[in-house]
Amino acid sequence: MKRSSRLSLALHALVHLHKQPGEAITSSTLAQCLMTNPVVVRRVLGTLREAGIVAASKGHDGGWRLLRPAGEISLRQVYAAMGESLLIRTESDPGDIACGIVRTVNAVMGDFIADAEALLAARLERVSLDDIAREATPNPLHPNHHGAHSHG
Amino acid sequence: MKRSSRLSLALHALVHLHKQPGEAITSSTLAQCLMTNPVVVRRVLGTLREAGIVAASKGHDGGWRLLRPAGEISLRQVYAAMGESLLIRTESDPGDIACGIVRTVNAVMGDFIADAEALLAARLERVSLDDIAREATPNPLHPNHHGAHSHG
DNA sequence: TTTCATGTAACTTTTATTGTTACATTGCTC
DNA sequence: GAGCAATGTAACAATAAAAGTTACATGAAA
Repeated sequence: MKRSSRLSLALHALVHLHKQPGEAITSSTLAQCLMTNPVVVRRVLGTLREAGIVAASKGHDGGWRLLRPAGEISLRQVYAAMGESLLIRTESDPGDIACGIVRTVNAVMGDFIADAEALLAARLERVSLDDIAREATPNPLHPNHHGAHSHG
Repeated sequence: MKRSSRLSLALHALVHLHKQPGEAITSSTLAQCLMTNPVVVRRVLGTLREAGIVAASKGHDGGWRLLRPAGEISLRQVYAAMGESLLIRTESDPGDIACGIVRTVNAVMGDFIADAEALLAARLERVSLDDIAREATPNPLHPNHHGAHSHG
């Protein structure tokens, strides 16, 4: 797989778990769906486990499952759990700071980013895993149904 | 320099140009200020030149200069010129798309990102290069003056 | 006790970005 | 026009971050 992000991998895995409510799914099975390998799945879901979103069981019939109903899992929670910023890092190395302008640019952009971060988090809070799952199934036809949702 | 972004490099360079209104500044001189090397400066400012924000002149006393007053250069323009997204890329490789959920996740996140992108751009429009420059000079003392600005 | 799963560490591969070297081009000055 | 001083750009090397891989310890169930 080329250059995905842990966040989308996580969402993808979670939707799968949601669609298989009864039984646990193994890392290997998920890895096939996500077109990656089991260790990467464990890495990603491992952080979600620490956040109390999923649980893993070992041994026979072990695997991953959701700890809460999908409607109660917001994208913000997932995003926060991943510890990944939605925004790029714009700060340059302060280094020896010869001219001071670097610091100002860093500070201004840093403020802006922090501000934006909060704004985006608030929007992600309004989308639940279930929202994505519902969008994922309806009818495999009509792939042009995307766009125009309610995150505005 | 470790892992900065072209955007902050660009802003830093622009502030320098703004503070030297009369004369052109060479890539080498800027490179020293930005703690990088001349070619990188040319690469970054080159894209700003294509956007009509700066101009370069060759030969004796050549170098870079602003084409417009700093008050009329918004961060959005700079940001748009760099063609760099403020947001991380969350899409995973559609690949062969075995399960269709990938596409949905990509679509939902894509929508969200596009939406957020527009929102951030609107905010960047309200900050001008001059705003940063004014912030950069006042008094070198009080470095703890950052934070709490007006991009909200 | 065997089997199947996670948990994790260590390492390799891949990809993006930045840094560097080299050289052509253009404009200014003498 | 000669020569210098700058940009413009291509090609390549170095670096860093992310993902992929291998290997093995641990724990749970049949």
